[in-house]
Amino acid sequence: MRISEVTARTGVPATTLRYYEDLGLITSQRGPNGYRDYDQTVIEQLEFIATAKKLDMGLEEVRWLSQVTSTGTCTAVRENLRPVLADRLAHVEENTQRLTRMRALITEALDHVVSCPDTDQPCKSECAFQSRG
Amino acid sequence: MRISEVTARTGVPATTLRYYEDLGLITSQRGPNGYRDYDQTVIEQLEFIATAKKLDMGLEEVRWLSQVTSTGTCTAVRENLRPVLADRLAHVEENTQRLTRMRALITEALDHVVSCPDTDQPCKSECAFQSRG
DNA sequence: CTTGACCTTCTAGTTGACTTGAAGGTTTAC
DNA sequence: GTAAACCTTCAAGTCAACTAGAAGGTCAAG
Repeated sequence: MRISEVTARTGVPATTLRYYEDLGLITSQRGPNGYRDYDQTVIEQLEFIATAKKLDMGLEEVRWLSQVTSTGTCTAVRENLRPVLADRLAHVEENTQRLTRMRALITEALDHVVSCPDTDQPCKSECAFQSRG
Repeated sequence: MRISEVTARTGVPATTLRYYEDLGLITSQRGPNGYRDYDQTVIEQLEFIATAKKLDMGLEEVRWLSQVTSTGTCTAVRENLRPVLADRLAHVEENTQRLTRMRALITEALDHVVSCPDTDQPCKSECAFQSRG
């Protein structure tokens, strides 16, 4: 798979893919012409990176994580990975709660916004976004 | 409430609070000495900002959102807000799914990491993180 | 056999979100 | 009454994560 196809499938710009490779987050083979050749797993890797970013991991932390899991001994992996995993799990829980609240807030606001009768008046009713933003 | 108390309650540094105020994301009264005086709602506003950032909104977008909802006519609010809300709702759904998958991945990896028997060998079993990162 | 769409490396610039530092006024504790 | 611990503004610096530009190689179509 050439770089443009990865871009087409994932939406991640080619420049960003090269940047990620420089950082050691993803890898690629090279064709005889020097063009990058990606296999399918890159799609999953990019998905993983995207999720990791949602959990406030930096790219360096993502790199470290894959480094440790792919090269370390089992004990080392266990020692290094456990605290990170526990921490990220807590983060997942927190974010899920946050998103649940946000979801309620948004649907509430959508309901209001759709049904609000006034036209030329300032929107005075307590819109969910208004009271928070 | 003085700025240090907001910091103590939310963990948001005082410098960041001033920065947010410069951008028009939060507001404050001033005491006779010129010190900022925050009311309780700032806590919720900061919570909102934190959540908005999880949804990949920039601070400028957050500002625009509160601007529109607090000053526009009802029609304007409706027209401006509806597409944003719909978009963010989709984002919430996507992120929730993403986090759910991540949660499964992490607990799976935790299980493996805790029970892996080898010590000095490279961890060869298919660790959830390994296959993705 | 050239035109246009790809691809390469390299360096440098941009953006958003802070963060730090200087210079100074105010309040609290001893 | 003075030192420590607050607070103020303003300008400048930092950092991660891209992003753009230059200079050039590769390849399929007409």
